[in-house]
Amino acid sequence: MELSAKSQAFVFHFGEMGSRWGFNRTVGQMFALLTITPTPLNADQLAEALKISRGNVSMGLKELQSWRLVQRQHLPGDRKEYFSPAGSIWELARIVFEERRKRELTPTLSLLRSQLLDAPQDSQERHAQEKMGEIYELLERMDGFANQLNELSPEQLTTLLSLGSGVSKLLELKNSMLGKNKAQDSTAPES
Amino acid sequence: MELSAKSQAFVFHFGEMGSRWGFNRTVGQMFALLTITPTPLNADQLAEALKISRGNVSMGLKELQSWRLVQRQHLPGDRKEYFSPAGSIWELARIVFEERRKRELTPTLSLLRSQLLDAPQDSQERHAQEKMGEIYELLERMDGFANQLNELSPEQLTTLLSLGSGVSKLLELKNSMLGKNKAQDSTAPES
DNA sequence: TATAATTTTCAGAAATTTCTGAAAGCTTAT
DNA sequence: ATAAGCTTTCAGAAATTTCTGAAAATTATA
Repeated sequence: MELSAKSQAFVFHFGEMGSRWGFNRTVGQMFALLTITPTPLNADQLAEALKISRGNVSMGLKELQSWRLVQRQHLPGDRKEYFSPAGSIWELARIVFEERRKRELTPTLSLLRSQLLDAPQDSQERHAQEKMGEIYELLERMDGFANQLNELSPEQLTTLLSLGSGVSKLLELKNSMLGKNKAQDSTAPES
Repeated sequence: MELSAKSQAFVFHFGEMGSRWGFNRTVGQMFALLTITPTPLNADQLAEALKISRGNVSMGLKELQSWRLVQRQHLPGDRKEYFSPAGSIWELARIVFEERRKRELTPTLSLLRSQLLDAPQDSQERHAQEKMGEIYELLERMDGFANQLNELSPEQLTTLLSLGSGVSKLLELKNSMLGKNKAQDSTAPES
């Protein structure tokens, strides 16, 4: 299979960006190629188009499946396995977002939780633990917010992402609705 | 300088997570150490505490400065340069968030923009470009939303992050306020 | 201005990650 | 059961990233 110049540029770019998004070059390329190709592809086609080894494709597909980004399917009269993206662009983005939340936030939250359990022994430790507490609080909120975003319907998500400068207006709206008197916001920052 | 067991666990963990957050192990460790240490540290202290070479510390500090995460300062009667975090945890998080937006979104947006400029030559290319268009639309919205978040005041940000399940309620509120008839929402999606 | 203190640089070493290809393992068809 | 077609595995090779340490550059002091 031949890649047009444009497709190639896109695929290569995704390969380069891949590492920033959490997977390696060839996995990024594979995902990009599957995304812009109208039909499902099998492992041999991927290997040929990307000029990488069959074994590498196998590992890459495994990785993409562990991210739940691709789906396997069989084509009638063909014993090979074919692969295509596991959903719309929006669904895929949501999956990547969620997967990254898990990988980037959860482990640190769990470490910090355990660190904060037992009491500091000296003033050095007290200060360190104070900072860890601040980080924990922040990360936990980010985590909760990310979870919220993931639970929004596609429409709601679209609305939110399209708010533009409306985000701060929306917050004002909220304040005016609920009234400033409700001051006991237990989650407010202390800084 | 000796690290307590707890501090060491934290510093090492940040080293491991570092790569997921965009910097390498020792840079992550340096940042963690500077964050939980009450006083500024110089390069030699960092090298000794983390048991890494002086040259590595120099490069790491350069990296942290390029992220604008640390600030240099001089202590009276000492020619060495001392370093400490460039702000509160919240400010630092905002900087990391913004820096990652730049590194993870901007390059792809710019590639896609140029790819979408000239017309597809055949049906393969047409399909590929359609997908690229969808990705572009999505990334641009995420980018705009991220920018919005970055412009919120600390209080607004706290409010938003603390909304919890209120996010979707807030969106309903917005809809009910504006009414579904007010269709000329300039920031609405075009899909 | 010379010298001592400190930081930066960067070539090569070490560590880590990614990739290949041949062999082993499945699955389906005969 | 055997073979053919396809997929996975994994040891070692290749590529990439990170780290070291000595030398060069910079900055401050005498």
